[in-house]
Amino acid sequence: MPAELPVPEARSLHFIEEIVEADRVLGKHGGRVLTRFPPEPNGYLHIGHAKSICLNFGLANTYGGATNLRFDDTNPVKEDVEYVDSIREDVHWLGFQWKGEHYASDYFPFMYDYAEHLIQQGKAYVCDLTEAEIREYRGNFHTPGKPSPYRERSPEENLELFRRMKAGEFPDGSRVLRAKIDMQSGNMNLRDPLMYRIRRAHHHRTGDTWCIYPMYDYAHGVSDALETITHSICTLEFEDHRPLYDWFLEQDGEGKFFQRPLPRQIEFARLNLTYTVMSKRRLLQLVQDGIVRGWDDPRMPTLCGLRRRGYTPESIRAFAEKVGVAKRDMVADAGLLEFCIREDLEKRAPRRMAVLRPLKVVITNMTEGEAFEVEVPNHPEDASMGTRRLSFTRDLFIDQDDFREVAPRKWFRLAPGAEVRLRGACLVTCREVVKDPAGNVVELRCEWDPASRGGNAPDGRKVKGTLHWVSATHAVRAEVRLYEPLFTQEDPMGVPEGQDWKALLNPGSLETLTEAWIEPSLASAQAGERFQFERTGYFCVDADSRAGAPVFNRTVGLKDSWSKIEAKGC
RNA sequence: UGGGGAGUAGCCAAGUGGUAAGGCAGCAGGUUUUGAUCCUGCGUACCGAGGGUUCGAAUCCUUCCUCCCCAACCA
Repeated sequence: MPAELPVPEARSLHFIEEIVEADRVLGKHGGRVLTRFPPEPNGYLHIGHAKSICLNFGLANTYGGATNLRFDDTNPVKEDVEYVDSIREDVHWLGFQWKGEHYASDYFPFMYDYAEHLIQQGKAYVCDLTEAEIREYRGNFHTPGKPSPYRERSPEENLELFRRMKAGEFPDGSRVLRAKIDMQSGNMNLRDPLMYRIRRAHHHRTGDTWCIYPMYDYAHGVSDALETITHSICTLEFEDHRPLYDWFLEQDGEGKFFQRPLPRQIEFARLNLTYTVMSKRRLLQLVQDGIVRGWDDPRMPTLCGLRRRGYTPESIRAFAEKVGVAKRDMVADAGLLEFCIREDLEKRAPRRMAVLRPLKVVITNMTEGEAFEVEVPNHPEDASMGTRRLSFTRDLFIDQDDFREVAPRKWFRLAPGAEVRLRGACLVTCREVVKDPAGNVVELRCEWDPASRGGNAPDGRKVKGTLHWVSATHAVRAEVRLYEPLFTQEDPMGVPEGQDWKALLNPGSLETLTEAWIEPSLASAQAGERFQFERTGYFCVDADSRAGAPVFNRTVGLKDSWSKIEAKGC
């Protein structure tokens, strides 16, 4: 029937797409595809979630389906609306529109009814064991569990007890509802897992309506089935929960509760990134310990952090596409993420000039106050981005990195006696180096070639080096924040036993430059605007910017082959 | 020592019995008023290891090894 299956462009299918296509060929779900992204609103989304979001929405997109956003809010003590809002914002920012917005808590009444059904079928029972006793009765990997003494209570008694649990007649933690499955199972999840616990906590949506709350394993599959999700995608650690996922839904023998076919859980490998941590617990620690400034610190792998850093949604989607989908535990190279943002910004970021660490240059054959204008393209390969005019004056700033008193081999930049091009302006030759009493180079006195206006000498002589510059009389001072990885080791979690993972923190992950000079047009840039500062990298205006006090974040540097050459040559 | 997964180049990842795609990284060139971009070329990957089946195996069988997950009233 499905004559033509849409195939993702120029790429082989990953295993989940193959499953979806096989289902479509069989006509399962009538060819329908409905996925869901089910975050628990207890933290901020990070790049790992982005992989899952792209997978779920991407699948729906390529097969003409849809994706629901569902908040998995079954544990009121951990969850909060603050997170609901940030999650909605982040998913939208990534570029996705969900079909239904749901909350597991919306299904609490239904879940309660279905639980009664399980009780009536003799598939669930109220257990009075304490938390410690339950753990003890459950056994461990080596010894099978033993049945709870309450396991054989009659459906009538269970029903009455469960109703009284719901009615608030018992104290928190005094009883639970358990599924009656198999205490001998090698799969610990099947040793009569908990379905409900008593917990008098205020829920961000249901308030104080309930004092019993369902557990993940019970709530998740039921929620999926209610929404008629076709493919329920989750990460590898839920693999051995799948029999439980299926079990709960299959107890609806006559099909009174759920539409068939039932959803299918499929697991894939979560994303890990080198030089960072991804778990909510770790990220929270970084925030709480003040190691970063907050969840949106540009060094954080959170979506709000990446956004503030200057990453585009497109680059993150491209990254998710490039890392692939499979079942092997994987650690993606942080360099791939950098590649993705450079690839995107290379095309769309207007070029500007900014001097990060200023070194004063005086053009000796110009007079103070003398100036001429030059027209500089905003993108070397995209004329549609236009040009801008810059004033060239006697006093300039160039970057300290672009001058060496003794030039190493293959040095194309400025050095005593050397000639370089100042981008878009002219050729200059360094005639004199001025030092302070301590011997630091504080000023360069250069001579410009008036015949080279625009950047080329009429005699055709070749000048290898081109430097960015800024007019000292027109430039605006700015703060620039440079970022390096948060950790010094690829796998911060791979610390030796007993050692603190925080010992691997990179003390130089943030460097703040307070005396950068930017070309005037940059002073009015709005927070979030992105530029390429020629020769130094891609930058984004930070939200901390104020009128007259712009702040830029370096999203990522440009590839730097000179540093490699120098490293090899010396 | 129980259950569930996974092992293909530094990092990802195709491949589903016919003789190892692609991307990132790296290396070497070329172009270039960003040492950027762009373009070109470059990897015997003993396909975790050993046996076996087969004319032929990364793909099938078998034994073994390694790594990851599971013993929250977390998700």
